Amino acid sequence: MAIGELFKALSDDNRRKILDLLKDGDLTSGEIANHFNMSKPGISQHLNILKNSELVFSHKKGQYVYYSLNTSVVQDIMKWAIQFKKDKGEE
Amino acid sequence: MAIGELFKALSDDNRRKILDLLKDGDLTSGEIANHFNMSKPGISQHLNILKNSELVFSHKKGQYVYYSLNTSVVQDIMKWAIQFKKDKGEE
DNA sequence: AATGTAATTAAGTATTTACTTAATTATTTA
DNA sequence: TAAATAATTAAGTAAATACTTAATTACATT
Repeated sequence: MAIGELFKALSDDNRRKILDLLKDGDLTSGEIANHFNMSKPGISQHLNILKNSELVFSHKKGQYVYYSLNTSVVQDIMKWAIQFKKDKGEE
Repeated sequence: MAIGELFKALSDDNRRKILDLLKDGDLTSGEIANHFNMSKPGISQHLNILKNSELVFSHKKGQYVYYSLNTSVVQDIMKWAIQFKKDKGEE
């Protein structure tokens, strides 16, 4: 997974809000859209970016598509951040 | 500090490379530029974005401007990431 | 099968981003 | 004080981004 893509996905306020919503449990595309003052296609596009960066999973159930958080990818960010606290080289 | 700005600053490959270089110690604007196949003004602009997001500090010494890493801001990212591992609400 | 609902894809657009070269500012040194 | 060096600011541009509305696809219901 490209850390750059991950940061890019996380740089958008609306996408981070989507992730926050999903912390409380899975939601359908439409339920997510209801929390925003934005068109449904707009939300779909954000969801696609989150899916591509593996920050969320999706599974279809009937005509609905449920989205869920993938917390394991958040670990990658942690790993990236941690190197700045550790790797002080040979001082 | 706006976490969105922070992620935006980190979403660029060249900016992350600058931070990696600074892990080994402070560098001048010109020394940083030497590691890139990019114009000096281009690097200056990246440094300005990193400074605005407080990921780096700068101090002038004579005609040189030294840049240094601000690891404390990386903490903010950790804090953001951690909530996804903890806050599982009332399950 | 026809109609309605959920979601996405397609196409177009205004804004933002990451560069470039040219010009300017600040500092050192001959 | 004039010339050289370090760095930034200014101005312009191609590409990327975040939206929009219209069209399409998939499934459910009558």
